[in-house]
Amino acid sequence: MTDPVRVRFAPSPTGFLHVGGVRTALFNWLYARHYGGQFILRIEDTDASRSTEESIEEILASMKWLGLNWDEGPHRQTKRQALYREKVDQLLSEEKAYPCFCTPEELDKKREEAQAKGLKPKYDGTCRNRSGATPEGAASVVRFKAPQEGTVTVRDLLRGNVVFQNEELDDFIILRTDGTPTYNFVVVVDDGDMGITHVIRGDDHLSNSPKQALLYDGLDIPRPEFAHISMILGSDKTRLSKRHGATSALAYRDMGYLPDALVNYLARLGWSHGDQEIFTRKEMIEYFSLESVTTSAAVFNPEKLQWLNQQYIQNTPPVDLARHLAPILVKEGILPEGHGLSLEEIAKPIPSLNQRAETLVEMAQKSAFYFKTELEFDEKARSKFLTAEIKPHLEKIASGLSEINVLEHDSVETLFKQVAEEAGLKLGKVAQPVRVALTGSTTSPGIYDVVLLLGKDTTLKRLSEMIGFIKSRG
RNA sequence: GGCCCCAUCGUCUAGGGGUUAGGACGCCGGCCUCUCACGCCGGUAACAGGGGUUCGAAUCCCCUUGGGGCUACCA
Repeated sequence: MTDPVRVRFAPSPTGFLHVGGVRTALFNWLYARHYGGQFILRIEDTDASRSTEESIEEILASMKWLGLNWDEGPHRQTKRQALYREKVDQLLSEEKAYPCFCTPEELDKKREEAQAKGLKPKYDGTCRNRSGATPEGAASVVRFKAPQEGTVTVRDLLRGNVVFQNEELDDFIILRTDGTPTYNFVVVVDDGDMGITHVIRGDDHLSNSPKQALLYDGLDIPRPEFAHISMILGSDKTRLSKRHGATSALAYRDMGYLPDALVNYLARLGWSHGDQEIFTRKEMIEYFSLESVTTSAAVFNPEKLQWLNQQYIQNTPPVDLARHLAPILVKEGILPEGHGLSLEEIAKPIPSLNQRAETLVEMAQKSAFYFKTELEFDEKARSKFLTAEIKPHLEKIASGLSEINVLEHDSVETLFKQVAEEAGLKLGKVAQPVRVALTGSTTSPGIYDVVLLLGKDTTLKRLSEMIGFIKSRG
């Protein structure tokens, strides 16, 4: 019987949650859900100068928006200081760590000198070998006493055994002058204390693993399994950053992406299941395994994300989509704040728009003709299509529509075809002016759908306004 | 610089000794059509280079090259 899986996502709150972090969170989440284990959220806020409450809020909001629900936490490292102190003391008393009185200035100097001589810029061990009385009142840090020879082997589920020479490592700091512990130390203490069984994290941590492995051994904590997933790169194959466009999870929400689309996209970066591109969460959870995760870095491709988003927009039930669309309609100024419309009402135009939008922002903009009472006209389109020649046909459409009791797709279509035929015009010659009159634009859903969506009253009102406009223009 | 990781179309990937090297995004054609789209059909395009191992390497090994990461009193 194996232990139940316990994995964690441990972001540092020094900024927004970026898509690389989301992918790490996602892989952990999928792993936990696949094995029926626990997914723990831990905030790594040991760097007091860079951590902010706003970042924590944004991380939590991002996780919620993405639907990456956690079973435990969020734990805050700042609230666990006593435990870290206890573990530092343990190492100190076992002489596996020692106080160091070297100042940052001295260390910088030594580092520079070593580099100038072409030597490794590692701690020279001055205080490791120090004997005699401790300097009175001098500030000190605590360093871990790392082995100076031999090797550490880190077992990685994705990469096999990775061997590091101990001489590459140095006596790294585990407790700062101000008494706060450093990253490499707290991860180990926390992962041990929280019973983490699998550490799934970014590739950038692989080089930290030997230090942490040594710490596990020093603290007599069994090592967890490690799996270092590759990183996400920008189009120029450098580390993904703002230069490459949006990297914050919530920015994608604001640009009109669906959380399911982002999750699906990120899952397929480094993971695959045959030729399948689109997965429900259930399928992802069922199929996910580390065996099907790739180890090479992946380039973030916005076009494919957009395509996936489009797929999700097409296939999400209108009312569900409306929930995500509503705030965007307000943000785009298409609906006023406090509009009071129900999701069902907002969902109305979605069936005619979900084949023509790649993002919800785009969908919102294209739905303006439906939601706004005052149409905004594309001036060029209006002068091109709404001419004196077309006026009689518009009038015929208007009177034809007013005679139909209940508007239906077929009856509207019949009317339009009839008017066009009698005028000896192609359907488009009639439909396009009507489109501009009803939507203000040359592009819109099918013209019959537009008529049905607007309803008889609004349609007739807009047609007569347009007829008036043509008259007034002479 | 040192150490570590990685390497199939432009991008994400399938493929793990014998394949016409498959799919997806993008791009380019065509069809459909009341606009814009959707959809459908077709096309373009890859095993980084060099050595081995083997009857046979995209696949296994080594080197080179390229990319990434780490090398902090950041995480």
